[in-house]
Amino acid sequence: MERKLAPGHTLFRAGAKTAGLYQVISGTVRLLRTDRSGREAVLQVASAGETLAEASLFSATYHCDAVATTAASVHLYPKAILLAELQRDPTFTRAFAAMLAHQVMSLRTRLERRNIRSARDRVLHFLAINAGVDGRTVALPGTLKEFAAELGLSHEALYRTLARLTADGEIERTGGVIKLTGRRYD
Amino acid sequence: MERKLAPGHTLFRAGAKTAGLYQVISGTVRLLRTDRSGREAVLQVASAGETLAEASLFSATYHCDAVATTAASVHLYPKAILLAELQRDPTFTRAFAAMLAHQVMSLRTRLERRNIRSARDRVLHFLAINAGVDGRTVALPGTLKEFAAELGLSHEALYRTLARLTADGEIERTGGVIKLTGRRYD
DNA sequence: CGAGTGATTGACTTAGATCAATGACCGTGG
DNA sequence: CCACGGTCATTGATCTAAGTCAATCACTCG
Repeated sequence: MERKLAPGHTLFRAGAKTAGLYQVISGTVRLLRTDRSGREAVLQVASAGETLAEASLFSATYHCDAVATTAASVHLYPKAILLAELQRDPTFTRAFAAMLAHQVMSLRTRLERRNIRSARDRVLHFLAINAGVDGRTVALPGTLKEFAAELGLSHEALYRTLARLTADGEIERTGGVIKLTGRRYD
Repeated sequence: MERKLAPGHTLFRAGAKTAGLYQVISGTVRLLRTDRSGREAVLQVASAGETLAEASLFSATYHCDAVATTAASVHLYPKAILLAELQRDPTFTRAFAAMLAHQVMSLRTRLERRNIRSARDRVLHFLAINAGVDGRTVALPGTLKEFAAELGLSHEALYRTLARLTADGEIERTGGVIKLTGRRYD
């Protein structure tokens, strides 16, 4: 069940009856809570591939607004069907719970990373955790700007940090791939 | 099933067979991944009440180490029992999935907050989202130092920010309670 | 009554944000 | 086929908010 959204268009509003689980196909949707004073607080920014408002599955009404930031399309997995499936099919249940558990783990790791003040250590934290099987190489997911956003750094700060790490011989860069090369890695 | 840990003691190691889900009763336990070079990267710091390594339920072995930071005690919910329960009892399943979904939501919100650079706006983001039913008052969970850590600020920065918000008439403080008082809230 | 911790404020420093400019690359429309 | 607008990658200069160090006061606990 697909739905197209124009930029600025609302997918759902706080108080509305929950329809189900959304997945963003393209564009980005943000979840906002608007307080009495009209100030908006962002709860989540969901981009292509990401899933939206899982908790609404277990609630009768939404507790925030969802608004398309850009033109976007979303896929709806209807609540009734999902919940019925959870009742019926233990395999599905297991997969669903596993998916949520992995999200929790990933989010906790990313949050933990934000507790690291230094840009250098933040980058190294990411690299250490996302190193491939060889424990040494990381393929960057998207652009460096996206990487900077993931790390919570300005892109300039990231460029400089990477440059310094390269100069210090800690890493080597080849296109979108970073290789850890400190003496400690031998 | 309770287990006591001396400070520095290991609860489990990467590669070991997964026993189940742990909940921290007292003290704090940290999850670490240690890379080839011996550098440690923290994945999670779990304090009293928090739950540990949910994703391990769906994996045969642990992918990180768990070490007690302080003296700690943990409760083990054995994997086999939990998984069997998930197969058998749809009500339990639903509750479990709902718990995970709420964690995901909460973590996403906290991560989103860390994208806010300004200490002032970070505090206001927290207050807006955690305001009680009246939309105006927030009871702080623990000490201000803990609050500062939650926000990713030094405690000094938090004190100053709160002082400034108070001076600006944006908030009022009464012990552990903060009340939003901007003109916008009337 | 000290020892330990939280709350608070002052002084100083710095890492990273911000503003700005440049070159490379890419798709696209004439 | 090429010029143009857009975005990414990169580097320089500058500024400032927040981190760090330090000191004080209030409390609590054994």
